[in-house]
Amino acid sequence: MATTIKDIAKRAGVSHSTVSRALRGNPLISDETSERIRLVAREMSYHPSAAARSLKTNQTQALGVVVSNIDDPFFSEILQGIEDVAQGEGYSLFISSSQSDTNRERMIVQAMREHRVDGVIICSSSFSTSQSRQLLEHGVPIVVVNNQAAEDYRYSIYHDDVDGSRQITRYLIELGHQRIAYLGNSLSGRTTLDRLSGLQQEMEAAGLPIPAEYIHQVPGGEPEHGLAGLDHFLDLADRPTALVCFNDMMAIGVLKGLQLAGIQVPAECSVTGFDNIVFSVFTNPPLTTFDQPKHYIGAEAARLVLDLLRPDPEKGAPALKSQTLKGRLLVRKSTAPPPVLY
Amino acid sequence: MATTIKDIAKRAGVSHSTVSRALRGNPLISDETSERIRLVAREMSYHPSAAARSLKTNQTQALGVVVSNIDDPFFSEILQGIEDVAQGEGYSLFISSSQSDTNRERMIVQAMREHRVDGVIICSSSFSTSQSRQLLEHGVPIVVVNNQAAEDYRYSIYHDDVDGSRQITRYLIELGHQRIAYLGNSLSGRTTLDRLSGLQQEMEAAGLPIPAEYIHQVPGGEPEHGLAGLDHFLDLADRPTALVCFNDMMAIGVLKGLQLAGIQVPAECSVTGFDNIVFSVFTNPPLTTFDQPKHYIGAEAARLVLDLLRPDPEKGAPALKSQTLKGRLLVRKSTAPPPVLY
DNA sequence: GTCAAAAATGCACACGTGTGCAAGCGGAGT
DNA sequence: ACTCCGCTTGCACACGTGTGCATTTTTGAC
Repeated sequence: MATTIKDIAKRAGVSHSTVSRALRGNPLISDETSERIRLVAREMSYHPSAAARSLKTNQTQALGVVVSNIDDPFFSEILQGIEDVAQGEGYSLFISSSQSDTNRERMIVQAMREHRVDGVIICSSSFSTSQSRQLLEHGVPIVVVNNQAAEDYRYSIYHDDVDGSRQITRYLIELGHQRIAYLGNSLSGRTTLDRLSGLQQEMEAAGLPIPAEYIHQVPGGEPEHGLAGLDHFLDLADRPTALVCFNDMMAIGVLKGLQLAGIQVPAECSVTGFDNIVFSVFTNPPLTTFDQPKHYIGAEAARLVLDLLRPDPEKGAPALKSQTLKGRLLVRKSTAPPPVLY
Repeated sequence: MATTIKDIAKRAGVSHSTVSRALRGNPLISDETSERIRLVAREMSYHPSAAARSLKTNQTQALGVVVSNIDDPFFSEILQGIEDVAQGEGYSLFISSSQSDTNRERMIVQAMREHRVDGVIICSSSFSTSQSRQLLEHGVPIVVVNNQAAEDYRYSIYHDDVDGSRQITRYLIELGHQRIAYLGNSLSGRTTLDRLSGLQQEMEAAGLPIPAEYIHQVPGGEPEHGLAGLDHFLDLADRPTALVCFNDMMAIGVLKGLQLAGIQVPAECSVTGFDNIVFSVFTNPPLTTFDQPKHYIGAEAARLVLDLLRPDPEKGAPALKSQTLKGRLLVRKSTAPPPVLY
């Protein structure tokens, strides 16, 4: 059995209330007593019971984090950002992966409610509205990150995908490309729509038409989905000269597919990714992509939840806070001017 | 304020003890009363307070997981395995990354002791012995995964790296290679020693000598370390014809470096990785590697901790359990017979 | 030395849940 | 009618911590 304040009290010859106050730094207790108690506590290797404390204080010093897949390199970098901030502020993390499975989402929300987490960060691109509503109704603040339905939530961190996609597209246009295609991930909801929208806006601004068959979405964002989606474009009579991919993972699959098809990148076809995951610089050729500040996004999300937990006494909690972060274009070697037409 | 069993008791016209028993399925309570109480609980959206419960039962239904870096694709796959099992058994996970920083390790252990996690899984290749001892002394079972000092712990899951490395080496020897070099990660402790040892054993069995300069270790296991470590071998007068890398990430860096140096893989030099991370199949050329069953390793680790928590009434907790799992060789395209010498 | 004010400490209850024990109730057997 | 038994339920305390309030001790001024 772990040592309790009562054990310390007995050893120090005081009441348990005095111990409690001394350890919490309550000024009512004299400095000498406090010091003595602290010493005893250290000797006995005392660690306060978070359970007992939270029972009284209604605070657990724990945050819940829902992520679709822990092993997705994009989300795991965000996770790291969340963790750095949370740990710095003395908060622990309950992390669960939903696998985009409604049943698992239910279990996760139940576990988080039972553990009375102080706040929740949802990093899944989609999440059952009924589940999140249940949390909100019971006073658990929620911050969503890059969620497809960010409008449904009062607090969100969002990367400006439209801007990113516009920058990529503009760059391709400046290189001379006119036949630019988009390969999306239909499962990602708003994210793929934003990235497509950015491309469309910039193309329209340049007066370039986009044939319907130049927009293709496949259900998934892994390399294998990129590989599969590529076939659609290879079958076209008029192939695009540049392929804007939903994310780096799909682009990696596309690079592989183009290589198998014997098509030179970037000489014959330019390819772009999105996210700048760790491996994108090690592809062959290195991938031109858009760098989302993933670590920073996670950190901001954590800071936002924590702010909601200690509302500024003057202002009170903000009624609505949606932060949109911008990234930057990373030009590497998978893009070049289009092949000269004879 | 969340609803409590007292609220339910009031609404159902019984005492809170009856509610407690009914919800826990205690057979003392009549079926009709139980059913009625369950109904009321559902109506009021009751979720038991894990804090209050654990105060009485000394169980938190939570496991602590320490990982060196959450965003390491190797560990995050193991994490996913842990999570799948834990969630299935109704356990939540406290996940923290240590960054191999002693100070962070201290904070993590403190947080886990305060939250009274039922057990801990350490996935970090190194971890402060004094910190883990502190947990053990207070009755928290620990399972280590691929830890460099597995002998110091009673319960561990370990992948048979020696065997894996032997398989890789044997395969290279069978291809005809005689000049085989090893690029290690000096920070990974036992892991790199095992992999080196496997190579040495197989080389010796084949009667092939290993020049001292064919063994090179660099401090880190990321692509950039592979890239940096490659220089050592490129400077050699007698270059190796095959390069066995500590892991896939370093191999990815090596592939990049060889390409920059204008050396054909596998025609001029074979390269192997280790782990089979997601991206290894998408490198150029696809990487020959050794597949660790990462998800399974995580799952087994979780099962082992859970077993320790519910010791078999007959046998009691096993005094020692160390499980060594085997993987399999994945031959892809980064390996070929050595170039013919004229 | 007295007394009041200030400082330090202890008492007792609360948080939400689980459980040993006693108590209530109804029915069956004598 | 009385007793005994089994089935249900309530009472009361415990888990470890925090805190309002009463209580004790110390301090300072006269």
